[in-house]
Formats: sequence, C-alpha cells, structure tokens
Amino acid sequence: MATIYQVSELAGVSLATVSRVMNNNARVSEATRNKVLDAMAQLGYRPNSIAQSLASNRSNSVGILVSELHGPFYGEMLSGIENECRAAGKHVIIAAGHSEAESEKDGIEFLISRNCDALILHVEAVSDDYLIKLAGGKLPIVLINRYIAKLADNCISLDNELGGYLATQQLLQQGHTQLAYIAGPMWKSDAKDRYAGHLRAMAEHGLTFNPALLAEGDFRDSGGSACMQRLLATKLPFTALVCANDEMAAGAMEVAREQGLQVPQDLSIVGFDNLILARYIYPKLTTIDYPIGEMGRMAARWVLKNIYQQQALQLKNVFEPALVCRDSACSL
Amino acid sequence: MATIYQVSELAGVSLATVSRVMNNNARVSEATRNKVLDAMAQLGYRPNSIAQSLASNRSNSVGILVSELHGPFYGEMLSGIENECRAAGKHVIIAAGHSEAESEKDGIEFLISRNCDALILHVEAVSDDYLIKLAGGKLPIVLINRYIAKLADNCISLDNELGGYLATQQLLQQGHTQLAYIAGPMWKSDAKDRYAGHLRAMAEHGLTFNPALLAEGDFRDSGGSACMQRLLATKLPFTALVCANDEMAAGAMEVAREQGLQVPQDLSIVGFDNLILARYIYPKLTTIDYPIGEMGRMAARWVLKNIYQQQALQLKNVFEPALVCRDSACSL
DNA sequence: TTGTACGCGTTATCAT
DNA sequence: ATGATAACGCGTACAA
Repeated sequence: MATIYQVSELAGVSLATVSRVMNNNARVSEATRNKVLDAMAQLGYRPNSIAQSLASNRSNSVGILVSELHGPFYGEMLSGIENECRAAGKHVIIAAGHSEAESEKDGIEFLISRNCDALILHVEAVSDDYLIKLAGGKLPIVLINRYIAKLADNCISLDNELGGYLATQQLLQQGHTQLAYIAGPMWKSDAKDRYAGHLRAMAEHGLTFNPALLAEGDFRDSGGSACMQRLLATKLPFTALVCANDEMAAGAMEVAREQGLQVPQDLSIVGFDNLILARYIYPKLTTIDYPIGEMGRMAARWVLKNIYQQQALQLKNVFEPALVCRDSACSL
Repeated sequence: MATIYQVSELAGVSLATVSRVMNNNARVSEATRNKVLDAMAQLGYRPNSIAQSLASNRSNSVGILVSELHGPFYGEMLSGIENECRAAGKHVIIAAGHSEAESEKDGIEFLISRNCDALILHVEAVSDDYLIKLAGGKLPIVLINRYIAKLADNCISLDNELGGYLATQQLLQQGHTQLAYIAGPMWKSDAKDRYAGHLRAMAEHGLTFNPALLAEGDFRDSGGSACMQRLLATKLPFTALVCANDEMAAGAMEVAREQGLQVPQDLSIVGFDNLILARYIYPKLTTIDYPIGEMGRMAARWVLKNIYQQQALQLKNVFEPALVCRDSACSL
C-alpha cells in the first residue's frame, strides 16, 4: 500500500503538502494540487485511517449499543444511524447489551476501548446515575428512547405517555368502556409512561380503571399470551385491550383466537410500536407508530453536529407517536 | 488518558516491559509484572487501540456488509457475528449495500478504507468476477449465502436446492399433485437453486410442472401478492403453493384470504427462511428453516480461525435447511 | 529478564 | 504556498 510519503516523492512535493490536499484545509496552488492528485491516482493511494486517527486524535467512528441486533426494532434504528453516518464518512461500530446491566456496561466499555468519537446508546438496564456519570466524561453520548432530565439535551426520546394516551383514546372514541391493559415491565420507564397515558385517557373520559384488568408482561409475545390468559381468567368483562407493545399484542391475539374470540368483533386490540409484524398478523394490528428509524437518524445527526461540527443540522429531541389504524380495533 | 509511558514511569520499568505484560507474549518476572499491573490500575490505564493498530498493523476489526440493516433477516446474522467477534475482543463495523451493485462496491470500499482485518459479505448484486478479484487481494473475505466455486473455502452457504426440494416434497407427501410456485428473482442464485429443488422433487414423484403455474416475484410481500393474483388469474387449478421465501408467502396468503380461499383447507402454502414473521402470520407458516444466525456465527469463526489464529475452531461451509411444520399446509 | 531505539502513516506547528 | 520536523501511543528487533 502506498503511503503519503511515496505520493509526496512521486509528486515532487513534501509530506505536508500531500496532507493538505487530502484535507482541503490549507491553500494549495492549483498546479501542485494537480501534481499530487495525479501521483495519488497513479499509486492507487488510500489514506490509512488508523494513522489519521492516531495523529488527529479522532477515530471517525461512532459506537452504537443496542439491546439486541435481531428483532424487528433495532434494525430500523441501526439502519437510520448507518445511513446518516456513512454519508458523512463516519463508521459505525456496534455492540449488543442484551437488556442486562452488566452486559450493557461491558458493551459500553468495549466501545470506549475502541476509541469511538461518540456513543449512541439504547440502554435499558443501566441506571440514570451511571449514565450521568458517563456523560460527565470526555466521551459524548446520546441516549435513544430514554429521558434523563439532567441529560435532556443528549436524549432522543419518544413521548410514550402521549402514545399510551392515543392508543386508549382511539378505543374510547370507538365506544369501548371496558378496557383491559397489558403493560410492559413497570421498571422500564417507557412501560410506565405508556401506562400513564392510558390512565390519563381513561380519566378524561370519566372512566376509572379496574386494577384487576391490568396485567404486567415482559414486552414479548409469550408474555402477552400469558397476560391474556390471566385477564380471561378473571372472568371480568372487557371489550377492548390495549397492549404496551405489538409483540405482546400478537401473543394476546393468538390466545384470544384460541379461546374463540373474534378480533375485532368480540375484542378490539391496539398495540404499540408499529413493527413490521403489525402488518403481517391477522387481523392487521391497529397500533401506535414509533418512528425509531427517524430517531436513529436524529441521534446520528446529533453526533454529526456536536462532534463533527456540521453546524447546519436541525436537531429535535422528542418525537411524537401517531396512531395507525388497521383492522384489529373497531367500534362497539 | 494515561499512556504506556506514564505506566512505565510509575512502575519504574521501561516501555517495552509494559507492552510485554499487556500482550502476555514474552516472559516477564512475576515481580515486575505485578508492579506494572499495579501501576496500570492506579492510573486507570487503557491501551489506545488506535496506536496498537498502527504499530501492529492489525485493527482488530472485521467489516460486515449486509443488504439492509432492517428487515427480519440480517438482524439474526449480525447478532451471530457480533456475539462471536466480541467474545474474541474483535469489533464489528457494519455497512449496508442495499442489493445494488454500485452501492455494494461502495460499502466494500468504505470498509476497506477502515482498515478492517477481514470482511464478511452478504452481497447479491456484485458479480462473481468482482468477488474473485477482491479475494485475490490481501484482505481476506468471507461470503455468506453465496457459493462461488473458485472461492469455495470462503463461502458459508445454504443448500438452497435441498431446501426447495424439502418444501415441495412435504406437499407431495401430503398428497398434493397440483402445485404452483412463486419464485424469487431468477438472476439470484438462491432463487434459482430453490426452484431447481422444487423441480427435482416434482420429477421424483413423476409429476411434470406446468410452467403456467410459475410466477417470478421479487422476494417481497407485495411481489408475493402480485404473483398470487397472476396465478389465480390463470384459472388453472392448484391445491398447494410453494413460495421461494416467507415474505412472498405472506403476501400470497393475504391475497388468498381476500379471494375467499381458506388456508390450508383450500390451499396449502409453504414458505422459505423461517423468519420471525412465519410464527406471527395466521395461519402459522410451514416453512424451511434458514439457520442464518448460525451461519453468521460460522463466518465469524472463519475469521477468528484464519485471521486471528484461533486454530481450535471447527469450520463448516455449507448448511442444511430443515422443514418446519406449522399450520399453513395440510393433507389433501 | 529487561531496556533502547526505531518504525507505523498521519496531522499539525513551526519556519521559510 | 510550501517544507522540515515533532508529535500521536504503541510493538518489536536488537542489544545488554
């Protein structure tokens, strides 16, 4: 592989000049610039990004930590991030945190050890304090899907409360008054917020929620199934069900079908996230759209603006969810 | 950030000695080793991986090119790769190729410019010749889901022909004799191979395939829907349908339902890939399992063994698909 | 076993 | 506008 030195030799200029034409930062005469460009082309020169990093103290890489690489959710997010970063010539290093505190910390350590210029984190298990301390270091971080007041500027989050509100409101407007709710793990803030939105919508319609019709799941379809069984076992009547995410909605729907309930005639269901699967299950799921791809993009833009000085970019910290009407909920 | 130099000073030894204890390669006395370790701990020393890379000419990073980051397929693959790599302390740089030749080449160039030690590629649009030339360079590559005879050792592939055979055989064993087939884009080798397997199974059962019952799709659900409509428009009778992947099966199933066909009573359908959605659609899809996660793992192991000298690893180049029986196909 | 000194391929700070 | 030259932090012959 040709080095900058060989280029300078062939072009008959110094090292420094070659570096200048590469980085376009200092004035170089048209004539010498062309000589250098020619030499580069002849030698098939490629800058060694490692050496660049060492000398400039920038790795041009941004580290991403997600809970899982598989699953329908993170792919969208990664896709948004990668797009934006690559267009800017930055590369993306990924690690998985598996929703477990130690593992998340491990992943973060790993990314730090890789000299990333910034970190984009989708973490769930790690504490606010840990993140605040981390943010206090010299390595900038952006948080996706998490809001910490002290780090508000570094958070790209969804208004989960509003989402929960919209989901429930839709059912109430369709005339339902007996609603059940399958929640996510209540120690997760998004699960809590979505539920809060549910309660707000109920209250606004003058309804009180029967705690017996609340089941706490795990955000997975098996959990949704289990919760649905528990709800049915109460023998309490309900004509509509809101689920804190689509996967649990799918699990619940399956159980409903097994029990001979028609969706949506006997039971209306609304989910949350608008995963791809929401379009595949039958009947197609009415749900709340979570613009995770856009949020990934925005996190990348945050980094580009704050770390790589792309001043022009517009930033936005909190995204609003929107209702997506399909076939799983209908009027009473 | 502390450097190796400060550690050596605090420990009262030379640079070289510190380097030796880090890399565990040369003998260092127990006493000095401990002094060094202590000094490291005191300073909170972290090796600078960039400098390590420059000096050792190894970046400890492996580049991954996939078609898309989102979608149900690549996530599994990335997950397998990341797992295996991180356990070995290597990191993973990702790029998307979007199934388009120029874009795939771009992505590869991008990864090369990042000084990866090896590349794991899931490419579809780029030519065999390009890949053979690429493999001729100094940067090792592994191909997933692609078989090129000249690069056989670098290919981790699935026996697609066998998969196509198994899918069709299942239907034939269930007594079906009138089968339709929705293929992938025939310029893709996996689409071609799966179809070849279909034909072999038909032939073995003494059946000849009616070309009018073949529709060529695009591996996406909308294509599956379109193909299904074309097939129905022929008015030719068929009681079973083989789809070259799950997404098209989902699209076809939707059209079938709209046309009042009951699956599987009126029409048996089998897919290919065993995506997560296969479990979510209704009825649950009988399909061929594509062990893409395992294959990603294996590609990572290939790199660990061949590039990072982990001799102990067992390698395997071609994987066998297996039938997964669910509810979308039944006996006549 | 330990230390010296050079090289890895750039960037950046001086001069000129 | 261009050229020397010193970092950047580490690996590794070679020497001791």
